[in-house]
Amino acid sequence: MRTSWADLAANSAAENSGPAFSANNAGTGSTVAPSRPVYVPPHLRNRQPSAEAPVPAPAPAYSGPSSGSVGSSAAGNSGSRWPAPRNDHRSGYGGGGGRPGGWGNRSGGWDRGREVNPFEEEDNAEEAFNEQENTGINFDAYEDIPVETSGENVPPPVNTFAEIDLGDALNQNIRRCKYVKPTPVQRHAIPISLGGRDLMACAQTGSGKTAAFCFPIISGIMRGQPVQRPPRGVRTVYPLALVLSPTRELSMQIHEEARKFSFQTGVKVVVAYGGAPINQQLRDLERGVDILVATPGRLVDLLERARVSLQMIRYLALDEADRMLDMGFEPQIRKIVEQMDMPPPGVRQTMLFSATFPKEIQRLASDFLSNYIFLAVGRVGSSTDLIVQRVEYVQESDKRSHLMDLLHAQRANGVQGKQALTLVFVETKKGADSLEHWLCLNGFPATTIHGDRSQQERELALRSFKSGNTPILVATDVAARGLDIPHVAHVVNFDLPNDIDDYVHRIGRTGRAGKKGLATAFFNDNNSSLARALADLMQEANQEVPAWLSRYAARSYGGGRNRRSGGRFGSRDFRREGSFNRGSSDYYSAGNSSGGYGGSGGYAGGYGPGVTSAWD
DNA sequence: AAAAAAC
Repeated sequence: MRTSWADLAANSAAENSGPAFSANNAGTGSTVAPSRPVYVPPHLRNRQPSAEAPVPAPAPAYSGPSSGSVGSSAAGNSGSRWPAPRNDHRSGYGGGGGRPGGWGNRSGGWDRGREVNPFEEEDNAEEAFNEQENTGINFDAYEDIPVETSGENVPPPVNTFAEIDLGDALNQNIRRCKYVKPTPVQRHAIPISLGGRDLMACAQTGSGKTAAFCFPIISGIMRGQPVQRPPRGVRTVYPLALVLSPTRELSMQIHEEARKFSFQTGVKVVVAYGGAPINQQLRDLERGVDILVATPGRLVDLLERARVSLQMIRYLALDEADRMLDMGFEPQIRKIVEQMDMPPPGVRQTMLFSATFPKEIQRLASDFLSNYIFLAVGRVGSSTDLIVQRVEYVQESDKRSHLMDLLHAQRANGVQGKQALTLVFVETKKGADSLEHWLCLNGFPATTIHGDRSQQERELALRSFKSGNTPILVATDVAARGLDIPHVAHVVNFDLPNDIDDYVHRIGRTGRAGKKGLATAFFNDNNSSLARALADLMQEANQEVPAWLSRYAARSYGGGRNRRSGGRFGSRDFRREGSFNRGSSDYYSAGNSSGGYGGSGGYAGGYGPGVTSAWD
């Protein structure tokens, strides 16, 4: 918990990066030739220095985008056997030879065994909660989950990590994370990704999506053939995988997770996001990067400075993908993915993950994908039987006192009079500040996170909340998606969002990893456009729908952006909607209004009304 | 209309 990225960076700054990738000789004018950025594949990095590692096979080096063949596609599928633990000099898959050094092997390569152990921080943080039922994932909650896949030749799911052959080092880390067996989304998504296929995956909040895209990426990089990244100036780095997320804190979190998964695999993970000094991030990049986790703005900056090139990208993952492709983000994402030097779909491997996936966003997203598999993993009806959802009718003017009542009751029921962690969502940044102020005045220790606060303040607020120091966090939607905050007992929608998908993500901050949670929403006339969708959602989640809400729902306009189509799944592959698009070859006609999509007609998959989302 | 995301 203690270790911020800055601390980590400070630690590692002391290290010597090995010769492998230390491309730059300080002076700009200094000769480039001897220290060309020769890429040393991860499986060679932990060797004894004598192993003469970084001599890549001559031929397959970088042969343009077409060499981007994804990890397992070529040889990987046939015998997914790890290369023998000795170094041979064959090229291609297995060519690197040598499996990644075991736990004890801390020599050679660039890090020389000084890799910070990412597991230690966690263990300490957990103790603060002395909670016995806390470790691991409650898998019982994930039994009987319906799964829908579509696309050609879908690889079958696996039941255990053991049968996936991710490699020793990664398996060790999986054990250290106490992941006993894969969650449903992992069972399906990992074989798909290892099979080299593009993927659009919808899975409930808190169900392990991060690992689902990290494992195949790490494994693929480890087993991938050595490539030489083209020198384009010594200061440019060439990550092999790019993971984008919509908020800085989520990028930080993904980075922390990915660091655990890649511990002692030789795979290097770097994070870059705005609001923090860029210099440390640049230094981190110079020390080598295989997986870059980033927010879009900072990444564009790095690309424009030519400090990062996407030319060698083999894996692209968009977390909260529907968010990344909505109006606010889409141009930036398009720029990054389509207008820089990233290999095109079909060459790179692309994975999109979210708990929600509106149809029109699916349509947009298909631009970034090639012959992809659609995967929806969800409990019947809803994301979250684990979350008890309550809706209360509260006038604007009564919201504060109502919240106070909830907090008082909660404190009374709490263990040792301690306030359980409560996450309060509001609509605006100003509203967040003023509610925080009011709560503090009234004796409730609260803090706030929103986009008008400095990055330092944001991170401090989150830490303080996580630790229980400040058990009430008032947040805008910056905290709605992806953040994994253990022990959040209660999510309060003080102001309801306008979009039901945002509601799904917000309440998903509780009830994670199979644990139970509570979500309370304050509803009034201002939220009438959400009534129908909210009532439907709650009904599908087997929640008690107040009669007044049902009446509201019946009264309000049925359609609107928030209307989901029914069915077992929150979402379906948009390619399967409509009458004439069953085949896999013609789904691009989807954009054509004559094809049954996109018209103003009443199809569930249409543009305007009938927008559907996946959740859970 | 608001939120997020670079300097």
